Amino acid sequence: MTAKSEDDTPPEHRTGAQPEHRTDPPPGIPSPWNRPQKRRTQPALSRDQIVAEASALLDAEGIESLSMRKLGARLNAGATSLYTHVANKDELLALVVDHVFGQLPLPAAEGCEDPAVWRERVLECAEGMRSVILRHPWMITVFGDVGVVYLGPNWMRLSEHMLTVMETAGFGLVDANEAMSAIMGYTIGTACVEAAWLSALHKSGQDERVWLNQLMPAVIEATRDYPRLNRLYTTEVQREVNEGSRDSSFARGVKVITDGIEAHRAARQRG
Amino acid sequence: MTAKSEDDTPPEHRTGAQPEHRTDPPPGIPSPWNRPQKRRTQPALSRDQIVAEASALLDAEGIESLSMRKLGARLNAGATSLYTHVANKDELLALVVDHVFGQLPLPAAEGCEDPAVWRERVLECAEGMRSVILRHPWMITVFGDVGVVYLGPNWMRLSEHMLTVMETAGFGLVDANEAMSAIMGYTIGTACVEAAWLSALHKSGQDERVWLNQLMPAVIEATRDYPRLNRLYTTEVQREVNEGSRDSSFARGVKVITDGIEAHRAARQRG
DNA sequence: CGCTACGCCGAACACTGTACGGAGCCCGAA
DNA sequence: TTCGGGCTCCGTACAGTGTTCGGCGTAGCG
Repeated sequence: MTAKSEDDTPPEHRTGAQPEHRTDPPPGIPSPWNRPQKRRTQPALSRDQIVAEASALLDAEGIESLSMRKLGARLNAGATSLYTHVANKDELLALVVDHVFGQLPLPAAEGCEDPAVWRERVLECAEGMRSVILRHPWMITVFGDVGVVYLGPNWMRLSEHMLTVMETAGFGLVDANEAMSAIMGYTIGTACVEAAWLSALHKSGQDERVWLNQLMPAVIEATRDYPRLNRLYTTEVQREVNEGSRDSSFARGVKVITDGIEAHRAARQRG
Repeated sequence: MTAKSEDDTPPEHRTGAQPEHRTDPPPGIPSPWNRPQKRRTQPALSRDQIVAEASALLDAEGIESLSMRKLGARLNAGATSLYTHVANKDELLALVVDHVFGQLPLPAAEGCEDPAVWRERVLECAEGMRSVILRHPWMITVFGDVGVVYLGPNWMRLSEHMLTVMETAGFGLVDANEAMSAIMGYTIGTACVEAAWLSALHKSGQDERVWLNQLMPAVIEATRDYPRLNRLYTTEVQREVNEGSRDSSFARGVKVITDGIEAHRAARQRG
């Protein structure tokens, strides 16, 4: 998005909107007079714009290809211009992560008194989180580096809604929090492992099946002393890749956890 | 560890072991003759040495302070010397992660036919993993970036042992794998979130309680629109920090998952 | 003795995040 | 109208990064 400008005008100030030219000589040959008078009507850059473009760049080229200079260039701006809208590269990354989480639908609390319903809602929510992380594998790196992402507004909104779901389901706030942490922990951790593979895959620039075949000798060598892993990798992983069965495996995992939570509650109410 | 050498000998070749001096003039005043003849008896650097020192440096200063030059200096070596033992910085990081995981005790399979026993073993294993990650918070960054860590020998040995535990407990290989993935996913994810806080805390260089108090206004501001989160942060988090109740919360999470796994199996055997 | 192989490293390259100071522009006050 | 302050943008510069390359000194072998 936001393609580089075609004309080679020197890096003078650009307008944020359409260049409304002021002086009148006939256009055609470029000259100091026909060049539209660049006038800054409103700030050319905005934080939202920067964050959106950073997200696009991260998706396209991965996290180690994101530099302030490159990002600036994609916005037709200098690298250091970004610092008037964003304090840090770290702050930028935190903003981008929260921005991405803003795309997730929020779970609704209505009907969650029914144990089957809240479990379904939580499952949907977890699946959404996972798919977002897998679509943007660079996120986990930021998770670990920049602890403040958990204070972002979108993250908090999502958390609040999940808590509401659990409270509606009949859990106390503390229990609701623990349940939510369990689900989110499982989701982030699983997605982390998967995203690591996706990043490596992306870096190799090959199709998943081809890449796996290339990697296979190393895997077999690595699992030489470990029969169970060997069996798993030589049969199961192939199946996963071919059938895309990771999704259902993840869903089963979430179900195990939510069932466990429900069972614990039942046991405590009985005891 | 491996303190910088005290003497200011120019960067000539060092020996890996004690400098066995060859020529004989009386020691005392430094001179070209009493300076021990540096002779390379065996390679001065080894991959293990490099990995160990990198781990120490990471623990001391965090991941963004690890540079090849600094690491080389701590080993009394040039930065580029490391590249004869290690292909990449990425490869180095993968090696370090696996090295750290090598310190974990392996779960034993004996007695795991008893459902109570395997759950206990798995819990111990998960707690070990979590505590290792919390002691080395930089690990999660590597998890996300370098997908190949999951092929390291120590990681694989641990996985194999967990699979053995689950098979002994009566699970088929595929089910055992899914169960293990669930546990490990939960562990990594939870530890990831916690480690992010620890990293930020470490970066601030303050005591946890002081830091939290400083952060509190921002937190209250951020949770203004979210009553549940607000209540949670203003009461619960304080309690967690003061009582260190995160450990037990994690253990409860693992128990929920293992119970869920056991229940699922029982249900399937019945059905 | 010479020769090759290996481990080490200084210099160099391309690139990074970001501090600083200045330049252009807007708006409101005098 | 002129002036001044404030906001945005950016060229330059600095200290550092990972990694490549060529060369050097030593060790072991013939």
